[in-house]
Amino acid sequence: MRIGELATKAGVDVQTVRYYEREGLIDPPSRTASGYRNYGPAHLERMQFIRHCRSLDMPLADVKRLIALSSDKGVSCDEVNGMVRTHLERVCAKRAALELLEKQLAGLNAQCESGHRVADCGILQELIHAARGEACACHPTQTVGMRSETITRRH
Amino acid sequence: MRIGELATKAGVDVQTVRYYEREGLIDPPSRTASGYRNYGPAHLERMQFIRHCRSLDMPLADVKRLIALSSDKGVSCDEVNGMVRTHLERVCAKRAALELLEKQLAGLNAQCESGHRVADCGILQELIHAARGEACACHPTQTVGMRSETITRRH
DNA sequence: ACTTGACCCGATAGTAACTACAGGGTTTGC
DNA sequence: GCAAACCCTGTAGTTACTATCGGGTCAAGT
Repeated sequence: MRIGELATKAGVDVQTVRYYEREGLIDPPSRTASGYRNYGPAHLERMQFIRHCRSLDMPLADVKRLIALSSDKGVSCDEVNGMVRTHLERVCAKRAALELLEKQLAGLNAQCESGHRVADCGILQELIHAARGEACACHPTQTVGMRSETITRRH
Repeated sequence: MRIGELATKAGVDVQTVRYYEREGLIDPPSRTASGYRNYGPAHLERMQFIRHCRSLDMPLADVKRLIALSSDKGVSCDEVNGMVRTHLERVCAKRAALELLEKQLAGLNAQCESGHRVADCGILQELIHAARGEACACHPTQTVGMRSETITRRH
């Protein structure tokens, strides 16, 4: 099949397939006489594996390593296990940070009612006030963020 | 004060201060004869405001808009309110997605016990199997990720 | 006066995982 | 024989920084 069909079946953009090839996540396919890429079912399976891992928000570097490990059947499975656990810890930490954040934002949102002027906007007051209170900069603030991307399927 | 002092007081890197200036989040300060930047207390306050917003994981574009709005006291506060609410919704959606993700990863982690070979690793089996089951690609998978950065203070 | 180290300057490139062009060639159906 | 839909490579953009380069400046000590 050609790249467009593979992309549709895997639920990704054509560019993404080429990107995965550049990054060494899928094998370069054979080409037609005119240079078009020609994929087989194994490529689709690989794409689906990658997308499933990405839907679990795993970094591509981890996915690449998983692919390498899975082709080397004799090797111990500890590394696979470790990678999943590490990833789980990252996700867990981030979720906790976001829970806190959500509370703070909900509190902020409650400061402001519709219709009044910026001059006496509760949110801005609060933001400015809180920023002043934090002046010392010697206590680390919570960590939010994990370098992840939005991952959605298209039809 | 010079850039290093401002950066330390605001708890950021010197580069970050220059970056904020380039992006128009802080006013370009005056310069010494030799070209060094010279900051006043207003700059520090601005930096703290920005960092506080960032600790709430707001995009810099939103922060920039907040700064613009807050200097225009007569304007209605609805936009401020709307920005915070939108951001809260993003955070809430992401937190929910991460909760699901955490469950899935925990389940995956339970598939594998230490010491055996990749050939019969439960995690890999499960990942490959799940990927196959997802073949249709016509139902959007959960959305995780929001384009956010790790934000931590240094000492 | 000289040196050393800490500080500063601008410019550029790198990060993750894509997405979006630009400027071309190919295939397919009518 | 033509247009639409597909494909190609290469490059640049996204976010919020961080890192490095090659240089200039400043303060203290010798």
